[in-house]
Amino acid sequence: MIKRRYQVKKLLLAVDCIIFGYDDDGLKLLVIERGFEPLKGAWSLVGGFVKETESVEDAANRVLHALTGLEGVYMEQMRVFSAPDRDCEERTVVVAFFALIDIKKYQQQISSGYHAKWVSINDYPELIFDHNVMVEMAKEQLRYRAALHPLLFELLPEKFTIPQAQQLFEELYNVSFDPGNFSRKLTSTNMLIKQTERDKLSSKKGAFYYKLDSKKYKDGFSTFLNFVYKPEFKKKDPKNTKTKDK
Amino acid sequence: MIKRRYQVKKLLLAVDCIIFGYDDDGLKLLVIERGFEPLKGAWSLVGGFVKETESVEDAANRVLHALTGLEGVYMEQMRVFSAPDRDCEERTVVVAFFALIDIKKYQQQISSGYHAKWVSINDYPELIFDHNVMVEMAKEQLRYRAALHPLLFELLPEKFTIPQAQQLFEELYNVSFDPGNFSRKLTSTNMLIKQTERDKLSSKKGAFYYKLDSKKYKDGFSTFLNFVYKPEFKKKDPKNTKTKDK
DNA sequence: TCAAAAGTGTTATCTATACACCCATGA
DNA sequence: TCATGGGTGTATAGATAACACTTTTGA
Repeated sequence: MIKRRYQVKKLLLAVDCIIFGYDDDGLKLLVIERGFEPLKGAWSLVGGFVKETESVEDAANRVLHALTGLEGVYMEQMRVFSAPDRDCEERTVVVAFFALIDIKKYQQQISSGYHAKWVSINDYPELIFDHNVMVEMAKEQLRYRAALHPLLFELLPEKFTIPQAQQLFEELYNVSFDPGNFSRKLTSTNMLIKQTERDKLSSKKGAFYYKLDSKKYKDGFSTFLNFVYKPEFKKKDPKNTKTKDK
Repeated sequence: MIKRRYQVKKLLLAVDCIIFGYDDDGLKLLVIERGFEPLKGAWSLVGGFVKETESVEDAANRVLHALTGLEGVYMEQMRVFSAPDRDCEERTVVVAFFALIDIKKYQQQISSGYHAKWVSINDYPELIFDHNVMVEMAKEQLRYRAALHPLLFELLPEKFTIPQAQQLFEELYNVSFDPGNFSRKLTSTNMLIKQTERDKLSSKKGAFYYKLDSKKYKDGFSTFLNFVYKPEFKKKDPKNTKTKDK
């Protein structure tokens, strides 16, 4: 039966952002040191309460902006966490978002003044409440979405190389791709514009830089693109141990 | 900056269920006549407020059970709607769920006592607040999820035929599939157990009934299955007008 | 000149699709 | 026996994956 309004207790609504970042060092998660009681000093996700005049999206963007100085970041609503006992004090329901950013681009903002740090997504500290669960779910969600849509470009710099993208995919899915096939796969999306310069830092020959073709990117975003090879993935470690001499 | 708790206004939290149903007549949406002010008598989604002691999932299940007498229904969290002005009175944030049921199975419960009715998903009445937007999003979400996972079996009876499943897919995606290929596609998932009886109602030859192999179904649920042909879909209407004589 | 990464060429294999055709049966 | 789906067979096109091989250049 439907409850009338006046019978209903109100509760607190919050947002938490699972912020993924990437640099040459790998996939990272942004965590902050909590500045107030309860659990002051513990590590947590970036989050805050939703104001009366804003949507949860607005709130998530506001919170993110307050921390990173950053706007226009890629962000998706992920899921609501609402177990009655999830918080330690008052009943708080939280909407989790995941965000993707290029770490280098916002290094300054993040490091200055805030008690925030990047940690490896495979080895991050114990977080408050159910934040660890949220992070694991967000990783799943990122894998899910990035397998079908060109999400991961949001983690790369404006100009990036294909081997760089390959590294990112390989880390996220813990697989290894054939460089030749991977290169063709990405270029065949027609979402990339080849630059004239090469990145000469990571190899002798150097890999061409690419930029996103933002129109093609937007158009192709929602169509299924199968960014990850589907059949059995090659596991990262067991290097092909086939007979080389046919 | 993080807001302290005591600074934050509380708000109402509700759930709304976009309930999709299927019978021989097609894909339907369940709507109810609102029984209280404001907007008494208008059509709306099934919904209600979240209690202090329950999660949003619990609330959605409770609301659905209250309406249909039904438990164990397939249900997914879809999205939070939280525009400050989305409701007409007090600030209410709603978590939308979509649910899938076989209409015939629960015909009794729904028709008796409740002001609920099934309407076509392509032609449903004006709903209150932002419920129309929710429905459209839920249709999108259903298409998205059902293209990759064996979701749609939740809409079919326990024993169903492959042509029946084909009809359902064709309606959801507004395409037409080759019956032979579709049959192979479904059976090749190994999720179906062929029954010995045929359905003799819809054709002379009769199509075999199948049941879900619940173990295989669960196992295969989260792996990408590509249930819908990806390349350009054949549109429903323009019947193949190729030269028949090669 | 050598090693190593980038990325193209080539081929085998697998999947998707179209469509012929056989099957079962009620009328 | 004929018309109507149901469903199998099969041939072709297209995608995927494996891997040889060429290119480039710093050391």
